[in-house]
Amino acid sequence: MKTKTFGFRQAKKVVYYLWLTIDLRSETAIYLQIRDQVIQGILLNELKIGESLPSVRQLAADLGINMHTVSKAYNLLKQEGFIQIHRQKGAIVNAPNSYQASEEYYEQLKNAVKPLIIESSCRGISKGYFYKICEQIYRNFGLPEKGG
Amino acid sequence: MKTKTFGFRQAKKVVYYLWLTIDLRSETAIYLQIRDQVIQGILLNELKIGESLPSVRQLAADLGINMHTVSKAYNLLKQEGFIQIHRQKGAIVNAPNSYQASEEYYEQLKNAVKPLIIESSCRGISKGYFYKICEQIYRNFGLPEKGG
DNA sequence: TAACTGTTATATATTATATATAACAGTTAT
DNA sequence: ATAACTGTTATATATAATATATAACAGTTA
Repeated sequence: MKTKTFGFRQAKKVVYYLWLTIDLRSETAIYLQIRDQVIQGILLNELKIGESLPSVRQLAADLGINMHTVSKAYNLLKQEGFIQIHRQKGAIVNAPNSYQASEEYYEQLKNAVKPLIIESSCRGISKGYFYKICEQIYRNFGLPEKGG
Repeated sequence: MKTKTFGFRQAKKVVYYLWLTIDLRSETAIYLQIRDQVIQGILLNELKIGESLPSVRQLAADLGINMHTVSKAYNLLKQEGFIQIHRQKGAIVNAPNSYQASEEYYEQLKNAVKPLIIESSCRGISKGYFYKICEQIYRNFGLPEKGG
């Protein structure tokens, strides 16, 4: 597993408030990996409302990637309502009402789930088993191995 | 909706045994749209075991796309076990045991579902509502408007 | 023989992703 | 004021994925 894991740092105080891991070999684009994990951080309350994300330069340096890749992730998160980007204050986590599921998102979600259900059904995975997999995710997601 | 819809044709007899629609504006690659809909056709028994898919040239011509795009879809379906490609017989639908869910696929499915559950949870969609959406899909998928 | 089959090869175009530098305008801490 | 930081903008390059355009090959079928 060729991954890069770093904690976020803020200014001079090193504050590890979120673990972010990117996999350079993954088929998922780096900027999307960052996006997904910031959303996960928000969900798990590792990133709280009003909290600042590290600067694009800092996170890029920590992850060993380019500044613009991080910037792309942040701007996507901004566009989706998860964060606000202030010229000088940096990227700040929004309140939930800013990214509440919209009618458009329901459609998008449905369209994303549909091919997964179709293929898994075709491969013999029953509805019950599919839900079992979902239950595993609901039970486990985000919960990091304590003591790592 | 800029879509292209055509029925499959076989040899001289025009046999509409599956409707395939591609959306040129979709973010999903054309070859993946074809793949997904062939899998859906198999699931819904619109494509039966041993049945032939149209030739790459024919389907490409019907859809108004390039031969190699169709070929790419067919080869992916072959690699995934859904079909066999015979040099002269064409693409033939496999029996279910050829594409039964493997351990590898379970992992793949879980990794695909996970970010959807995380984001939807973050956006305030409860587990119950997520399952409701899945139920809708299980109830509706594939069922074509009868009488079309 | 003609028409079809999948395959292979070569070439081109577009888009998405990622990087590399550099500069700008504004803030903040010393 | 200076230095160090902030996000942003601009330009350029590189790579990979996607899609198309032609052409040819080897084998089958009518």
